[in-house]
Amino acid sequence: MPLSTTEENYLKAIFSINGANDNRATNQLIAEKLGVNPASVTDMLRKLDEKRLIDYNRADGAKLTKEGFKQAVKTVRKHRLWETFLVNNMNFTWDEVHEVAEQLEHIQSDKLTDELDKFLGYPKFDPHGDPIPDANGKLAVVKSKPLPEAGVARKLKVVSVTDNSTAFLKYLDKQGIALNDSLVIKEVVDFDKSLLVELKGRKEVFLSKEAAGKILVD
Amino acid sequence: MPLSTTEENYLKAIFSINGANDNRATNQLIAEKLGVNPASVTDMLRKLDEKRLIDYNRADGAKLTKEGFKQAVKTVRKHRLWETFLVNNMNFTWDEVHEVAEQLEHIQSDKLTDELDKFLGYPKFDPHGDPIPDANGKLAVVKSKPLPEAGVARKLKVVSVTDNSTAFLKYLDKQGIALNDSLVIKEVVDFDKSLLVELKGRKEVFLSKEAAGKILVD
DNA sequence: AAATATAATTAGGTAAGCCTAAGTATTATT
DNA sequence: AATAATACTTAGGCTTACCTAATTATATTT
Ligand SMILES: [Mn+2]
Ligand SMILES: [Mn+2]
Ligand SMILES: [Mn+2]
Ligand SMILES: [Mn+2]
Repeated sequence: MPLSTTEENYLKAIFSINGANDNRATNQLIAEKLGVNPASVTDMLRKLDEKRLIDYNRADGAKLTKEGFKQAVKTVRKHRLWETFLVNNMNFTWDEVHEVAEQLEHIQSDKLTDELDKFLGYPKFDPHGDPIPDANGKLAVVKSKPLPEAGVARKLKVVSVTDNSTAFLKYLDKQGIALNDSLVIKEVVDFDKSLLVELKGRKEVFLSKEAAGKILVD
Repeated sequence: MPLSTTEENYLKAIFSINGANDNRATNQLIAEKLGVNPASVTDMLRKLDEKRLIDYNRADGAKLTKEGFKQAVKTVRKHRLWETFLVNNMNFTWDEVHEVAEQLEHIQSDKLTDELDKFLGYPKFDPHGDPIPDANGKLAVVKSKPLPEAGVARKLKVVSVTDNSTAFLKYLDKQGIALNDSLVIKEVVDFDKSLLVELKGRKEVFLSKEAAGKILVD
């Protein structure tokens, strides 16, 4: 039986919380990410556990099973392919795509997904620098770290952003920061950890610790 | 407030039953078209009436209001644009698109709809020969009639089909009948009203009354 | 260890959209 | 006009996915 839109969203949320380091997906983090009440999360996690899409218990939180992982990756694949399509072919900007992709990711047609992938030329990354899983679920592992954790005076490259909100992405646009831009941290302001950054060897901009933390570099 | 997927489907069903001649959309016809129970239809028609998207009463059935009509046309526009996209760009055949378009038609983004329209080159007709409403809701009126109502020995053109099921469309493929093909009725078999038809001035095929009735010609 | 804060669960509800079975209108037939 | 057939509505329920408020379990402080 196909998963409901809601089930897919829960699996995707758990997937993104687990992340690369298998972080514990707690009831509360999931509730926050999906904008629902923790009590509702309890219900759904039980249901997903019963369907063997996750393993759930109070101590370890929710962990995707093999099948749950497969389903989550499939939804992520669709999300990122559609975002790429919207930017590449529908004249959307990177701050406009997320909401629509949240809808498009639930379209059920393997043929469409794979044809879209082909049409786009099998892209490896989406407009936010996130890797796109291929038809077998394989996705590129990119080594990167939040900007504040990178060293001063080293030449860095913007690899991706961890906040896809319009507000944040428009802010980056305004600062003149885009994917693949090169930058160098010139100075870390001591009392608030904000960064003075040189962009593409020219412009210098200040970034708050909060904003910088959402920019992944390599 | 945006309409639910279900509400959109009801409006679309009423739209297609009303058709060009304003046929009465009865409880039963709607139930049949949507594959639900007539009792469920009663509930929903009440709700749509309260929302002023239709006028409903037992005698006249359901009739779209101005607003309901606008919404229905919008959904139809999306459905037909997506079908065109699937055939033109995603290597779908005309018998494969309907199901997927049933999902895609509910994606809410005017920008996407209009960009898609532009991307496709503002197509006037979908893969089944149905007219695609433009951004203002205007749609081409095509004069056509069911093949059995056309005269014998007149040169006709296939304009559209009224059954979008895979089964029927594959049958047409097999018979070698496609949109815009020219044909001539050579003979009407008296006892079962089946037709002997000459295709593109060459091949001759037999069509049952039932099949022919689903082919619109001009 | 006790007290307090935080996290998760339970209990009881709601709304949308569907169902079946039974009842009431309406229309068609005799 | 009476009867039968067809169409529609009502009544009562179900499932999914939510909610709030109250309770219980687990961590964290003191
Ligand atoms: Mn996104
Ligand atoms: Mn993205
Ligand atoms: Mn269709
Ligand atoms: Mn069509």
